[in-house]
Amino acid sequence: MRWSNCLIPTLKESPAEAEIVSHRLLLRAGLIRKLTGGLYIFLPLGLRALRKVENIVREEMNRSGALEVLMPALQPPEIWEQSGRYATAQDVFFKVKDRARKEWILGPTHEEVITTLVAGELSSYRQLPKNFYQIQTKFRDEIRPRFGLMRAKEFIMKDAYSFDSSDEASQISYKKMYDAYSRIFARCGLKAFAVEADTGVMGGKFSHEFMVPAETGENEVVYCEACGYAANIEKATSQSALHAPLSADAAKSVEKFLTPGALTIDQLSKNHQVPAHLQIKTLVYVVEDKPVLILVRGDHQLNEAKLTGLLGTASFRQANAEEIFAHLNAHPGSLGAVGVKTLSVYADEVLQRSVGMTTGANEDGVHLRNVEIGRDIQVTRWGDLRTAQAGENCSKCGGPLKIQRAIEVGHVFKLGTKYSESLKALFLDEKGQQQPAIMGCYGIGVTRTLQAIIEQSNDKDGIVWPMNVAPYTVCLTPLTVTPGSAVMELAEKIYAELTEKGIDVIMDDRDERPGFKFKDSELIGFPVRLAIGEKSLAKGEVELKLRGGILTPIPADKAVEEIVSLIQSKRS
RNA sequence: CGGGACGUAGCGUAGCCUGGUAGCGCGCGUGGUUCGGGUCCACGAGGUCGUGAGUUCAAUUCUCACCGUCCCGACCA
Repeated sequence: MRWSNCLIPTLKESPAEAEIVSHRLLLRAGLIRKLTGGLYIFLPLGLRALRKVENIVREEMNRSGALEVLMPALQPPEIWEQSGRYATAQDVFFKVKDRARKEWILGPTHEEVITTLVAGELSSYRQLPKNFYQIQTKFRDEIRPRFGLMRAKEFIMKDAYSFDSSDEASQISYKKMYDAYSRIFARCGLKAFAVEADTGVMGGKFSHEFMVPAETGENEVVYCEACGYAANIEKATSQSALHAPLSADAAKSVEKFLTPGALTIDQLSKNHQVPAHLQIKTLVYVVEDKPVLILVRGDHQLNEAKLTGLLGTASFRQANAEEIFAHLNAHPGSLGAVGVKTLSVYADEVLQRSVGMTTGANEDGVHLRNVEIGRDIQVTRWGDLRTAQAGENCSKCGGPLKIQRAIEVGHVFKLGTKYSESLKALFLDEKGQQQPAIMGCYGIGVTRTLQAIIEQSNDKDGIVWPMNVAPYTVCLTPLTVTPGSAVMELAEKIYAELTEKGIDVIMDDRDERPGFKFKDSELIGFPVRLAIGEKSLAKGEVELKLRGGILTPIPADKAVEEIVSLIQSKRS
């Protein structure tokens, strides 16, 4: 490619809309442009990088034995009704109507479609295992699109679906995807790692997310350096908190005390000398229209993902002040579960056997001390409901837990038979018995991965592309572009030879000053730059510079050879 | 949807408080100059000041509504 023939609109200044570095660089390097919120146009360079990521994904999926298919983005609502997700996934749908006013769904994901296919085409255990994948555009009515390609209304995803005849076979399929994902992210030059994850609305059995560490990531990962445990904070467990807080005040009876103006855990501990870990935090939630109380220790946070698991439903919300007053006769700040008989009480397991605790009295400005769980509070159900915190102990090995923010680029799920049962993906086993296929599903956000690469690989001058995903591997930079000049003649020769050898090369043939061209090539981040100028060429040399490396003069007649071997040594 | 910030030329911005219809930098065009790290000079093109209504002799400026963008939360690849 000749630069002058391409469209590479680099920007000196960052558009005001871009907050995080990868979003700014995508715009500044001329890789994408925004059409409107959450919708982006890929420009020639951005598309090339995207295709390289896609090809790595494709190669590794094929290598793992998965079969590429392409499913329609437009889907009939009926199959969603059949899987039972029409109602639960309602909020993410973009819907369209045809001329007959019939409704269609722009696919946010494809479990329903692939399972329908398999229901019709596979009927024997002899045809299993099978794993189908596609690389395709997904549509999701995101609540808040943000950070450019990170969270968009429309994005490219690689989604794969495995079908197995037994649980053991399904584990093997899962492992194959897990391994393929590790290879994919490594080849993309990403430092990604797998963490245990919550299954959320997918309703699967268990899952792992692939995370790229980044301060701008939307997720938090809890990990233990000692044993390697790592989990999404929605799922992560911790151990230290399991020790019941002991108190010398055991067996004392409950007594009221006045706490005017103390509405928070913090105020109560400062003004009344009650440490947070000796307080019980009482939260009121409305679960499927019924109010319930949820108790966690004062120094802990409720984890709503875990609450979903304990309740078996995601249909809940925090109660508002009026609802709370209607049921407890008090306002937030003085709430408690002592003596509450009419509402279900869900409590975090840490509170088991707690004595000498302080909690609200359901009377504004009044709290209770010497509260003993079990004696004074009737708990309906116990469970792990708290969010793990940095510094607590690993529940596997006891080592100290740390927390790191990260970008989720992939997710692998063991689904079980949820979809194969509802959509009738059944097969006959060896004994002639009809069984639902055991499914797994596996996603990679391809466009998000592209941005994650940039988020992880950049410096003050711009992007630092890993070799495998750079839009062009080599930027050939003649410092004079006069046709017929020695410099340009050599540039043309090298350009032709590199192209001949299958190397992606762009020649900056613009009639610009050297500094201008260097800045642009560094902003875009081509891995290899070969500069050809009159001064060094007079000595028979050209200048090789790796992005972020140092400038090395090499003999002009060895340039092609040098670049080819350099690239081969870095390819994976 | 709740909370916050904002909307002036392709991009970055000033002016708005204290109404009198716009200025700068980048980019763009032309000419010259320069030529190994975003040259310099001159001239020039480009704006319904997000949209609509209200107040006023007069609104980019004040008021209201709507639309859109960005950030924080619930959702997720």
